[in-house]
Amino acid sequence: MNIGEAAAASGVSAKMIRYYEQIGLIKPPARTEAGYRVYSDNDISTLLFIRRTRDLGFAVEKIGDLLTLWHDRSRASADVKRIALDHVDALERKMRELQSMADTLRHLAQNCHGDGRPDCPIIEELAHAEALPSCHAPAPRPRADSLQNFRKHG
Amino acid sequence: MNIGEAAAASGVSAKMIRYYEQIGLIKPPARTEAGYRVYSDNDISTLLFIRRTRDLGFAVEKIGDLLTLWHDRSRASADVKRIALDHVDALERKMRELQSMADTLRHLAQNCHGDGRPDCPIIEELAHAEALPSCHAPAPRPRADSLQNFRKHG
DNA sequence: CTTGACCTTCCCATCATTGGAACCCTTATT
DNA sequence: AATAAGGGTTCCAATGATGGGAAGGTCAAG
Repeated sequence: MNIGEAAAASGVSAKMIRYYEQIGLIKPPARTEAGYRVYSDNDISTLLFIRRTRDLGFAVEKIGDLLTLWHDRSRASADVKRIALDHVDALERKMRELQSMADTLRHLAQNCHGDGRPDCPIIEELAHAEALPSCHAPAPRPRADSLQNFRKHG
Repeated sequence: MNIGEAAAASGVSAKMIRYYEQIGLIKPPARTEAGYRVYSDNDISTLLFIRRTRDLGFAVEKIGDLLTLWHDRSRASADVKRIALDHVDALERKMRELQSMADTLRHLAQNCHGDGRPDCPIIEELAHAEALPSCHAPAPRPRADSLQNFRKHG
């Protein structure tokens, strides 16, 4: 199986397969005499595992941890569970953050006529608000997004 | 007002102020003879506007659109409202996506003992699932994250 | 007149992913 | 056998928003 077939079989693009190899997430596969990468069924399983965890929003580093645990027959299921639930926490934090933004925006938009006239409370608030309704956070400047790695490209 | 004071007054870091200038989001300010940037109260208002929209998760490009509308006295409030509600839609789509990930993960974690033994249905599912529960999406390969620009760093 | 805190520009790193150029290999058709 | 199409290979660059840091200039207080 060459890289194109592996990509089709796993749903991970050839580009990303090479990238995962480069950063050490997967082992360099065998090569043909011409230098083509050759993937086994086992490799495809790994790629499928990676795609699934990635679809769940795990950062590549965490995927590496999960791969290690997968191959560690003496793992403690508690370790896996902790990674999973930590990620659930992160997802929920992110959701709350987005929820807060959406609530504020909906609130602002509520009083906007949305017609041809220039009067617009949304712009007014953005321009003059001492603090936007959403800004009830305690820390002085807890930048909107404190989370990374929820995967950007698709 | 030099860049440090402007940063303190607006909550936008000096680094970002220079960056916003570089990408054309804000106009190059006046300079002292020594080359220091000098900001007016008006400039600070703009930076505050930017910070607020940024805190609401708008991409820099949209912030540019909003700045233009802000300064356009003949704007239609409908234009502002559309940008706002489009963004609410995007936020909600993103939230649903994260919700789906979290639901799947919680479901997987539910049946995991989370003790010292290696048996782990989370790993099992990730390794062997034909399709994970969350993968009930219609399109053949709608990569997890179809949204960008929800601001990564803080 | 020195010290320290600021400013300037420039480059680099992040994270996951895509795009493209330049070049080599394989396969199928003429 | 020659050729064209469609892969593979490597390397480099860009994305978006941000932080980090180096090298060097400037300003204000001591």
